[in-house]
Amino acid sequence: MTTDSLSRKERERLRHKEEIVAGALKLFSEKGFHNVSMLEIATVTEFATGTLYNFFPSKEALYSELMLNCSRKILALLLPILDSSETEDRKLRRFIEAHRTIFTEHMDMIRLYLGDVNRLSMVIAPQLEEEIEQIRVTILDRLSAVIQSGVEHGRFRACNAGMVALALSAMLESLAFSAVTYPQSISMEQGLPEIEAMLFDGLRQWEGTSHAQ
Amino acid sequence: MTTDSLSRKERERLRHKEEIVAGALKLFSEKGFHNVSMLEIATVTEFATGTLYNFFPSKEALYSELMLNCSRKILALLLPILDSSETEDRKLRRFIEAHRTIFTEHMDMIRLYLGDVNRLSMVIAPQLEEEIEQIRVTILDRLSAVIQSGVEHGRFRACNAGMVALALSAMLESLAFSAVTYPQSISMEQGLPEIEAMLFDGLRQWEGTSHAQ
Amino acid sequence: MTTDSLSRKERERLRHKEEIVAGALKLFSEKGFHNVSMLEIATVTEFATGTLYNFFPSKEALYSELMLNCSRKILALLLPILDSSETEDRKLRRFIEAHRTIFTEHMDMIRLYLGDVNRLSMVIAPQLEEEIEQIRVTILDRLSAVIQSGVEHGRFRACNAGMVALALSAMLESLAFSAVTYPQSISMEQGLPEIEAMLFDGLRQWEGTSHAQ
Amino acid sequence: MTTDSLSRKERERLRHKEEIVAGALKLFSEKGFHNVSMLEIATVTEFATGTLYNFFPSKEALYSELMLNCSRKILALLLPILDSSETEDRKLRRFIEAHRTIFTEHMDMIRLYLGDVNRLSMVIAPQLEEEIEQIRVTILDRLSAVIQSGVEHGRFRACNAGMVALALSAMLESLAFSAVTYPQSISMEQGLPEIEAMLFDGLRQWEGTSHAQ
DNA sequence: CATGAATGAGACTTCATTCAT
DNA sequence: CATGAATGAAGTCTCATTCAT
Repeated sequence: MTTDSLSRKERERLRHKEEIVAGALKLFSEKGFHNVSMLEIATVTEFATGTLYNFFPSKEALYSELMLNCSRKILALLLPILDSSETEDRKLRRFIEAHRTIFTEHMDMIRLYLGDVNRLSMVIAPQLEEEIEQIRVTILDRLSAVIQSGVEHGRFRACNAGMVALALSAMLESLAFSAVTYPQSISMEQGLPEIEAMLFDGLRQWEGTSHAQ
Repeated sequence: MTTDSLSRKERERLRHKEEIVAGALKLFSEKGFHNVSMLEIATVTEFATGTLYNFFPSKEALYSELMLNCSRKILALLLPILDSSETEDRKLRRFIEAHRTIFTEHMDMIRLYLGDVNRLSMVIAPQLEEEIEQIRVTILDRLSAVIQSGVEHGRFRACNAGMVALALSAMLESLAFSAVTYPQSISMEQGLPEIEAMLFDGLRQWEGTSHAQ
Repeated sequence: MTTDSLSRKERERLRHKEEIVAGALKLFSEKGFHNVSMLEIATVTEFATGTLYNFFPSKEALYSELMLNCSRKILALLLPILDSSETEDRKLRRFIEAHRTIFTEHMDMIRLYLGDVNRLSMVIAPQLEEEIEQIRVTILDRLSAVIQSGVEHGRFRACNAGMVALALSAMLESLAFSAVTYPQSISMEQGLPEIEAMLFDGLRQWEGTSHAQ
Repeated sequence: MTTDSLSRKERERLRHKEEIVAGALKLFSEKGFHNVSMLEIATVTEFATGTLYNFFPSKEALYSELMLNCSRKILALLLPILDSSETEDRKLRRFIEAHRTIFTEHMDMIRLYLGDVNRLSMVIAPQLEEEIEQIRVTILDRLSAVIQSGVEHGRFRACNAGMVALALSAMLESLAFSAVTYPQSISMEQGLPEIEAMLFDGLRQWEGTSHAQ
């Protein structure tokens, strides 16, 4: 009973924290860090401003936790795919396909991640960069390794795997961002097959010469 | 003489405005819109804050003009290439090559353009979106048209030209951004050929099947 | 049994209150009224903040009670000495000596009393001033009376007893404060005899001239 | 003319700063650091809150400058007296007398100095402590040196000069504070002669025994 | 009585903007 | 046009206090 009571309080507290995180994510992803005030977050989450500070020591801490959450979730989704024991071909197709899921289920997260990750975090919370960057680098490294492996097994043409990974990542991020920003003219449905095609045609090993000019 | 005097005054005024724009560009590109104060801009340009308001009605207007300047310069550089009367193949190679120039000569501009263009302008100055977006769309449309033309002339395989354009644009922007952010590990020199290769291999028309899964 | 139960409860309640008072005294004396939060007091006393409000209606009330406690204890220590039936000389020596005890046993009290007594109480709890001030005045009056009595009995030279009392009090308080603040360079051991000497030399009746310039 | 114009602006700015300092001194001396808000200071000085920050980077900086000003003024008043080439006797009498001037001309300063000097500065601006403490120590040292010199020249009885200096300082400060706090019952006029008497009687060298117990 | 999450008034501070000179 | 002191709205954050459990 005591356990239940404590548990209920703890559960409630956790729920409140999640409500704050959810409200903040929505606002930050829509308007960016500097254009959202703590009062605004408090209002949409139906708490008092002071309450926010019972969960997060500062606005920047709240933002940081949000960014970390997003990055971690994406990492948890993509890493297993790249680390699985399938052919490189299959891994890449699933990697690309996974972006469809991320997009459809975590639109705010994407918007936050793609919107502020590059510039803002550096200025606002330099130390935040560490883990965020770590995660980005991890994904790119794995992606690069998979491509390199394909090359070494003679399945892909010779290429700079790191650059191809960066290019693939860029295409996917850009597609996701465009689809969020202009949903009526750009869609993941159209874009993903095209990216897939471009990647695999670009990497395909064929008998002729390499990409001569 | 009055004409001369006015002319000199006008020239001086123009010079002052350009100094302000230059200082603001540097600061905004380094720190982002919200992390630069008008006092800061005034200090580096050696004017008083009030003087800035003789040239720009607001901080946002100054920022908007900056963004427009950048976008226009890029447009002026890229559009002639895409509109020239060369083969599609040659146009694309020159289009890609042009990014090298943009990067090496206008680093601040790139940083500003790629950093804030997506999110911030919407919030800060919604009406700014209009022309900026117009320019982006124009470039993408032209790029798309060139690709589509190549397809219709049988030089490229069938593809969704708009998506390929978006993908190419994304790769180039991402490469530029990475090269600015991590200059010691990512360089345009390495990246551009790889992008070129990927694009042309992806578009190459060959006798065999299309990119079947 | 009910009586016993209530009594136990009451004793417990009293004990809790004393714990709170003790913790608050320590914190207030170290950091001053405004630099101690109720949460801090709650933490060191291992209660919840709400619990503090079951014993004291406000932070100021807690502070006031503390001040009164200190003042009353000091009064209870000093008054019997001044009211005893000894010679004025002996009374004053014991009065001075008593400050050694106060110092060694109630350092926190001293720090609180000397630190905030003058300014803060006026602002925080004007009505607190009443009894605190009453206590100060009581001590000074009795001290003054003792000196005046000594003068009237021809044991001390003619003087303004009130001023001498004030001076003695000032010297003792200042010594105590200095001994608390710079314990390595100022000690009660050194200071008390010096004060005693100065007082009695100053008051000594001798045949020669008075303190003419 | 340009000189005049600049000079006028500078003079005006200086005047404004002095107005702020004066208003802040009055408020701080009456209510203490924590019980005065920047808005309050802005209101009494008839400026906007932001204006205060054009003169002082923070509330604490404003307070610190105030404290330093007071301390320095008092130092500038007292030090020349103690450093003059008169007899120790004469120096001490003038030192005591100087407090009458300090009192009559700088009542707020006294209240600020005596009220907050002990506790607050430590908490608020530890580095402020340095110069303030330096000043206190300087005065006490010089005072102590004068007394010691008197002892060595056989003009005063043997005594612990440091303790006597502390005692004299305590009496003077306490008198000043009391005269400020209870002006109707305590006055410098009454008190200063009494302190002088006590000091010189306490220090007087006479043929008889020393202060035997 | 004990708890501690929630509250919200109020404090400090910033900075885009104005305007008298 | 240039200046920069003054402005004050708005933002972040603190903390004494309340109240449902």
